[in-house]
Amino acid sequence: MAHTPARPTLKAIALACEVNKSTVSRILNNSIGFACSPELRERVLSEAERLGYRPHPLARALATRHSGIIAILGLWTHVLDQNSIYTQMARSAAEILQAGGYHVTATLPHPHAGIYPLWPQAVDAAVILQPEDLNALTQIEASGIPYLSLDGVAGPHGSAFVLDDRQGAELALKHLKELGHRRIAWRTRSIPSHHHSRLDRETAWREFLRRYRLAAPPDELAAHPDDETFLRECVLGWGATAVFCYSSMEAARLGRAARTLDLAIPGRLSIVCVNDDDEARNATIPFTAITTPFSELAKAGATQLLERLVRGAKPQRYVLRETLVVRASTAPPIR
Amino acid sequence: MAHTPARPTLKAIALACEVNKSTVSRILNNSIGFACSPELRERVLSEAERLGYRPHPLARALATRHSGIIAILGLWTHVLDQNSIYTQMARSAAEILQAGGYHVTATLPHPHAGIYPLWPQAVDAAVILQPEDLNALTQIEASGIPYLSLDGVAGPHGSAFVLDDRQGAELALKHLKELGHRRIAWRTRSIPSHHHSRLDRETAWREFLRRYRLAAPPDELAAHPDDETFLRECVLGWGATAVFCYSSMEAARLGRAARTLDLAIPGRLSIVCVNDDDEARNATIPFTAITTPFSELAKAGATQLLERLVRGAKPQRYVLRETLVVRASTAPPIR
DNA sequence: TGATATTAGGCAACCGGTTTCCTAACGCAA
DNA sequence: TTGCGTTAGGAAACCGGTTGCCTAATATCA
Repeated sequence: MAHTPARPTLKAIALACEVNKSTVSRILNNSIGFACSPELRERVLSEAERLGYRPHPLARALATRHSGIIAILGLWTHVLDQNSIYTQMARSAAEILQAGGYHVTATLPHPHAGIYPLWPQAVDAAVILQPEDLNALTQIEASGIPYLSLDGVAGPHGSAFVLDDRQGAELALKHLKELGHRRIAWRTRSIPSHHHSRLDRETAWREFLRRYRLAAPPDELAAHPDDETFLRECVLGWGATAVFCYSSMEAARLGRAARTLDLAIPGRLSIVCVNDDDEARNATIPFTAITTPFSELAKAGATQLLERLVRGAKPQRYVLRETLVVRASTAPPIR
Repeated sequence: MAHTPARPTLKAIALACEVNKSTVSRILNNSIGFACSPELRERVLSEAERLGYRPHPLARALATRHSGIIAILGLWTHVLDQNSIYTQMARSAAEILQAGGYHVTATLPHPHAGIYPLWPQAVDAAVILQPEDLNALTQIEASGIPYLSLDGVAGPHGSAFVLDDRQGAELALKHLKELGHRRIAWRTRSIPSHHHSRLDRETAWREFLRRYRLAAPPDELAAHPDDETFLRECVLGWGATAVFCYSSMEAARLGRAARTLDLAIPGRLSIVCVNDDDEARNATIPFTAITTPFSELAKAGATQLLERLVRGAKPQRYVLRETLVVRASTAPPIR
């Protein structure tokens, strides 16, 4: 086994200054309630500087029982979908290294100093992104460390911060209804059918239709693989005047198909989508959209996690409301 | 500070079994050259099982002076470019947590067990992806740990594994020349001009033209923002019969522009690109391409890093050759 | 039966820090 | 000069493991 070269320790400094290592420790940490002569302090500090002393994070973490590290879990599944060359390289390398008995962690560069925290210790807490598999969740729960679950469920030790997808969907549908639409279709395509956001929005849509006694289109239409077929059957066939889309991506594709079929937006067809992102804003006809403020959600959750770590706050469940941004893609239906 | 709940230690087991903790340690690790009665072994193992004992990774790493952790550096810059919702969430959370004085690491789930290594320790080695900023490189070099630099340079402690971009470019150009092409253009567009792969390929192209006394097109053409203009000036104007493209993406765009301008491929124009990916393979007219085997590069590098860690091998510089895959987009020029 | 080799397991140092408790020296008032 | 509070710093336990060395008991061999 190759080892890192020997680094100077407290003992080395203590020996050089002819003091006890506990004294050195207190001086370097300038512990409160500790006093010594200014000369000694100066001597120790300069010796530490001269030797290039850096405390051993493992030893410190072991003694203090807290490392200052928080792990982010579940990111990789999302990153690897993108399949960029670099993530693939990382994965290939990781495969080999893991087969060799090593764990692999990707460290996040510190934003200000631009440095990499090269020595991550044990973790004090974790953030888990959209925990799909319960395995990971039960494991982290069993470990007993505090954690934050973003866009997903959490157990007793976890805070869950989620978006209110059903409320957002209702906002979109209410907007369409107030414009006068009566035949409102639902469009989803690219997302796995078990994803909670899809289920939530679809359920909200169904309930909305039921509540206001609006007609529903044929069941299997919403996820039809071809956009033009969807429009033909849904708008020309069934008579939809508005569509509620799972995401801006679906909306954009639908917009292109509508142009091909010469269906004017919003004249002939109104479109509302979820995700107020660049794709929604910069479309030829900008889309009315439901905001999904993931960033704020994450910040709020992280802030609460800090509260828990620093001030011992309790785990918490938080539901962030979504809002409606009206743009050019919605208008009253033509008579 | 919130702490994790107390976990069972060696001492606890030792007390329960009325043996020394060193004995427990040896049994649990089944140390070679250690013997004890089968009954005692059984007793200790079952007690450990009963208490749910897990060794404390910090303590173990401190004692053995090796943690079994390898960090991947530089991944984030590439991941964050993609701007997926989840990476952005991670970044937002990390911002807050780091401002709160914490380091943040994203841990890679173990591929087989599907578990997250929840307690990363100090690192034994590092992999750094395409190190652009020398800061990170000098820092890791100063730390003295062995590392692997993929697609980039390395210092004395690092192994550098790179692709031979110039050799690959020559392969492409030789192919075109053997087909009979004499006016060969170079096309790049989307990549920053300081990136080493762009410089290498461009240089190789220039040298190739010089070596075989072939004419060169006007200088500023290669990076012209508009594909149709490029083709008009380069093919119709200057008389190119072949183009060497920086990547399959550039080739695909050029292919579309050629169709618009009614320039037959490969009848009127041959195209070779770098990156033998789906885009090259699945194009309407599949592209002759130079392979850039990043995955193999990463695997080779990782393997060598393991050699260094396990068997004390020396840092190494390795250059992986690229190869040519001939497809439908290249043919002899028409007379 | 005695000498020797092997087995079974304990003791204590060590990894590199932190922290509790203790004491010698000093200053000051009585 | 005695008594007491403060200051300066040391000794040692501890965090939770690993490992070199040692010894008593048992097994093997001559």
